[in-house]
Amino acid sequence: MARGINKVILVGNLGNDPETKYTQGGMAVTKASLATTSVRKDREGNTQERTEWHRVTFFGKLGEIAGEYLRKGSQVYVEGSIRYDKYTGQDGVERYSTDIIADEMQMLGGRGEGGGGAGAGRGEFRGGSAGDRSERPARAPSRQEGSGQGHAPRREAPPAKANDFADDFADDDIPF
Amino acid sequence: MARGINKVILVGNLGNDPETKYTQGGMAVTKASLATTSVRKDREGNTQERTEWHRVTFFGKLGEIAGEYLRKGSQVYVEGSIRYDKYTGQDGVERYSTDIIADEMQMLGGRGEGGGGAGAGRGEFRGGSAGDRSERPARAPSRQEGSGQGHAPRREAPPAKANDFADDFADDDIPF
Amino acid sequence: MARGINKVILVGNLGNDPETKYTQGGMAVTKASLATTSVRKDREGNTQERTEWHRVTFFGKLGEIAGEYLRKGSQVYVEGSIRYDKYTGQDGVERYSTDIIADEMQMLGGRGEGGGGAGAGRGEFRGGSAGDRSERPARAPSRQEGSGQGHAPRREAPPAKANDFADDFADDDIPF
Amino acid sequence: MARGINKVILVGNLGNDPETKYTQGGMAVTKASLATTSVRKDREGNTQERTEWHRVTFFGKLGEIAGEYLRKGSQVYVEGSIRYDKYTGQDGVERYSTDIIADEMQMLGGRGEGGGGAGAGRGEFRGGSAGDRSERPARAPSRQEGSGQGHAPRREAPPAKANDFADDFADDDIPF
DNA sequence: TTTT
DNA sequence: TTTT
Repeated sequence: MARGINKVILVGNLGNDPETKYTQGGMAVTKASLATTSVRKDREGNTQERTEWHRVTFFGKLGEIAGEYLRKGSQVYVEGSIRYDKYTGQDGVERYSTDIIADEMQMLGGRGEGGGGAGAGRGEFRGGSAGDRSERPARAPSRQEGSGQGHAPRREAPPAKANDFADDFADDDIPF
Repeated sequence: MARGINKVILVGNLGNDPETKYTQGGMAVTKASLATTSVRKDREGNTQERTEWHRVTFFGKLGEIAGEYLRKGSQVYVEGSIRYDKYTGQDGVERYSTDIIADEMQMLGGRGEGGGGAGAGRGEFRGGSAGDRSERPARAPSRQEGSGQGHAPRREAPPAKANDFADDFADDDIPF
Repeated sequence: MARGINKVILVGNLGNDPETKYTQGGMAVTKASLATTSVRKDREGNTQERTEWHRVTFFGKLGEIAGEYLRKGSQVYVEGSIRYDKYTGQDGVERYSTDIIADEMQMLGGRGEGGGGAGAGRGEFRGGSAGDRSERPARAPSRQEGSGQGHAPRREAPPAKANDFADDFADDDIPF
Repeated sequence: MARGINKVILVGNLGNDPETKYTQGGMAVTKASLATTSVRKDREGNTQERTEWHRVTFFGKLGEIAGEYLRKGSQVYVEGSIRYDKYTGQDGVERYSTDIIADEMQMLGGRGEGGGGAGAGRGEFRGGSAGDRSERPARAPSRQEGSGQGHAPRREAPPAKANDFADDFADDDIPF
């Protein structure tokens, strides 16, 4: 039924530590900025460099993995789709945003401290198993789990009430 | 945990009607040949054409859709991965085969008779709905359904015993 | 020297006839909107549809081909990269735009009136030959050529003075 | 004029040091094996791993860069197309081979000894400049250059007579 | 604004 | 074996 292909493939480095929030329904939503730099020579022979900063959003299980394993500087492969949104700012001006909705992620490098092995996909043979996914409860870690945090110290505790996030994402926004 | 990306994107035309078989477990496995042609001029200025024939395999729900909607000549977008296999022929000689395992398909064109609208993905927001997928029984059409065939006359009836296919594909071969 | 991959693959239909302008240096710059639609079912089982409108820009030879062969409704494959720009509107408000800079295009469908065969790449074996490209003068058709227009009636004549476009694109903006 | 898209995107590690040869015309042709591994759980919950070994071929300038910078174990992004060939072995048996013809390459990792920055494309904004390419003589380094080898000790000297390679590649095989 |  |  779908009409069209909307596919993005990025390889780059994160410009910041990812930030994870949770929807009311408990779904992780992780965002990070990813830089891709291209180089060319202009007609005078000068090297020209240009960097694009992509806003990448990871939902669900992928959001949890991204929030847990990715850090500022991480080199990462991201596959996903482009999403354009329109919103009205607090100043009443209409603005537009563009996001890359990830549906596969793979950490690159691997030998370094920040690198290393973690990779995750969605509905993909490679990158996370169906077993893993089906065992996952469809909600965020409970407050008890979250407050302990011994096992995942860098993951932000899910909000006691997730609805500070509900303006941005209904659970139906899960893009799959 | 996966290491690596193995991704193929093809747009081309089928050289034959797809053939669908069913595994013992009732999973559809559809195969077709897809041509992609490239053109260049050699140094003498002559146009050189070269066609690659890709063997594409569609599993499961995607195999059913491919078998039902694709025909010889269909223009199609296929996304998947490359799989190399080694086998020993009846003459005792080792041979190699290369297959494209599709995980997304979309029919192109659309205005023609053969074209038209059908698209299907796997674990994808676009291309078939999760609802569709979850409603699907995890087995091939029963013999009764198959023999009637009123609703899908071009779909090969599943074999009375699927095990003529079992040498090729165990159900665990489902690539997802 | 480049760091990163920034790759976009789109298959969709144009929402408008492409518009071609020329830079001061005579390079064609063609723009069009391309729709990709995805479908999913939400938790209530209702079908949800969402369309992204991509602003696609074709430069140089590819811009000439796109301007000549593509039309509103054309189904097309586009490969390129994402480019984010920031500008200040006439109201003094900072705004952002996102463009897909095409570096390969292929018309799909083919049987219809609007479809049909034309394909073009840049630096690609498939889709346009190196010979074609090297023979091409690095400037727009001259006014004489343009005013005749017998051979390409739908191509906008290049402006007598191209510099109405110079604010948008210097010739060094050619992304290759 | 081209009909079809034949695109492959790989991220993986090399299983061997690349081997570079030169055509009669002096074009570098570098080959290496690249592994991509995927993981899934079967129905019994056991982790299943499968590795595909891709034969990747780099031509021309890209072949020189690949031969110079890539090593066994290098993690690399490769973009290219699939090419199927048929040949008759010395035993008189017809065999088939599948190669990935690279048209873009980028080294990943970067911080390690083996990693590190080098990337190269063909006809791409990112990854090597048009200036670089056009300045490059369309031949291999001369024997004098090659014999010195001080700057590139791991590059195989081009053969005194390249025609030991001519059976495999005419210069017209350059895929661009 | 396209398409089905 | 497709397609243009």
